[in-house]
Amino acid sequence: MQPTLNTLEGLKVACSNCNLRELCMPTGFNQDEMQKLDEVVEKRRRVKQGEALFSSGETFTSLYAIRTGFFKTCVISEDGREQVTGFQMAGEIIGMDGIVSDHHNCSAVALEDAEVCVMPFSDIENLSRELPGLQRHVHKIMSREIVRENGVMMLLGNMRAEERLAAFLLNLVQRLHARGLSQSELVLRMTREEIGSYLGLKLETVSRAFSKFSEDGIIEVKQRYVKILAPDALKKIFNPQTYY
Amino acid sequence: MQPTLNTLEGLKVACSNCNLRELCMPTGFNQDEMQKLDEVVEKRRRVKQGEALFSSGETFTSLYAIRTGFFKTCVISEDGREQVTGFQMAGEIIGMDGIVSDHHNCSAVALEDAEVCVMPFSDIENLSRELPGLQRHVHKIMSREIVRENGVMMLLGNMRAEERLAAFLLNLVQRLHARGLSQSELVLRMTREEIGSYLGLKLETVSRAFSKFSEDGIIEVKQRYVKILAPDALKKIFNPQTYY
DNA sequence: AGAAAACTTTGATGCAAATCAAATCAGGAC
DNA sequence: GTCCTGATTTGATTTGCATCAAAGTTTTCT
Repeated sequence: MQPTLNTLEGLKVACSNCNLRELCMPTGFNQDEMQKLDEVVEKRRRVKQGEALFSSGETFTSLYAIRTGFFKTCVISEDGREQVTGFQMAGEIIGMDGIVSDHHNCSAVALEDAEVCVMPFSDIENLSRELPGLQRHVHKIMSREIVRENGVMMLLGNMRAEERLAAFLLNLVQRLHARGLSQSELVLRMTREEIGSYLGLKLETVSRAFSKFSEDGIIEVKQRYVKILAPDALKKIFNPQTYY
Repeated sequence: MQPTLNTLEGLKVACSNCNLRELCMPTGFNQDEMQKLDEVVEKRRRVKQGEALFSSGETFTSLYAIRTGFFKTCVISEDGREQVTGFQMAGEIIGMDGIVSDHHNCSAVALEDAEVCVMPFSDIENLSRELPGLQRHVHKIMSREIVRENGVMMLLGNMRAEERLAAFLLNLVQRLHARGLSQSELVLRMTREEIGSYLGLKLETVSRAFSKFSEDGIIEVKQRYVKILAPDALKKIFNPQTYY
């Protein structure tokens, strides 16, 4: 029953009645403006687990709004070292790395079957000249990414293994909660190795930190399933000073 | 002879005859458009060494184009740990971290007496709705920052001390060269500690790596002065695989 | 100029995370 | 169901960088 194409033509695409609208689109538009916004989404595209939505070096054409599924973005150095630069979930926009050089600088790989809205960047630019709200939104999304990466730099430059993992778990669960999911339970979509790559750690170190948290009664772990039993303890590990 | 105000009113501000134009502004405008661009630069502002151009938490109003001088940007965690997120020089644009929340997320401190062009962001947004070339330029600048930070994540997550320092020196000298300066000699504007913060290392480790490069005849170091004697050796350290 | 403060270098030691290794576990193919 | 593959955990050991310490150098202040 799977379509042979990875695009879903014929499927009605409309931001105006998308339940993720407030996550990925600006608010405060009238009906006419909403309709124009809808037209920015050229089509949808399915990406199967393990497949790349785009790859480093490919020509940049579009930004992508994640409708369902979970992605990782990663850069690869010339000598083959992989660095996961982020994990993205429904409602988040990816692809902005490609704007500067018209070629993608990183790859986006689906960690579970996913569906994205394809938004040609030239259309976004055209429409955002008409709609200041959209223009501002595009700027905010890119600024948000810059700020997020600043935070990761702090993580990688200054924090110890357990602090990094605590920050990672708190961030994930906070974003999932914003999507109506539990703020204490989650199923990891990525391997220990991918977590390690993101956090600048080896997979064994990630595994040990999980075990440590589990022994200390802070979390319950069963493979990819994680339940946060003591969020305050996690926050304290992430940012010890706050509690002194 | 220093003005008491840190703005230089009365001074003719014009991108159109600024020698940094091709670094910080888009190209390909006609005279009429150039004039409009000139008007985006509200005024200039001097920042003395050690002073902040903006600080984390302050209300965001403007982007800044560096005319002269050298800056560091840094974030500080709640418990006081500082992470230098970048070093910026003439022709580069800073302040984009503030767009997402209307408040700056990091601080920009002058490492030497500096002068910047103040560009109110609302004016940039207004004009970039008129001038697609400017719009595209703003997008590229933000995308470039995202890509740069991806590279720093690779550095922090995957590389060893000497690789980090090699990458740092090569990057600095490449940017200075693009500004007409030597591609082999430079004077560092930052302390070992600031380099260390940027690279996720302690100042002693940075100092040792400098000494090691010096012993190996790759560079000549005298305090802040650095001369690159063997750029290929540096590149090889940064990216060993390329040479196998 | 002289004193103080800040920055840098170098050495000795300790430790957190990497590496190496092996056993266990989960999930998919057939 | 069983086999096979990839993911995870845990232990033993190593190592690169941090930390601690002290001396030397440069800059700033008075």
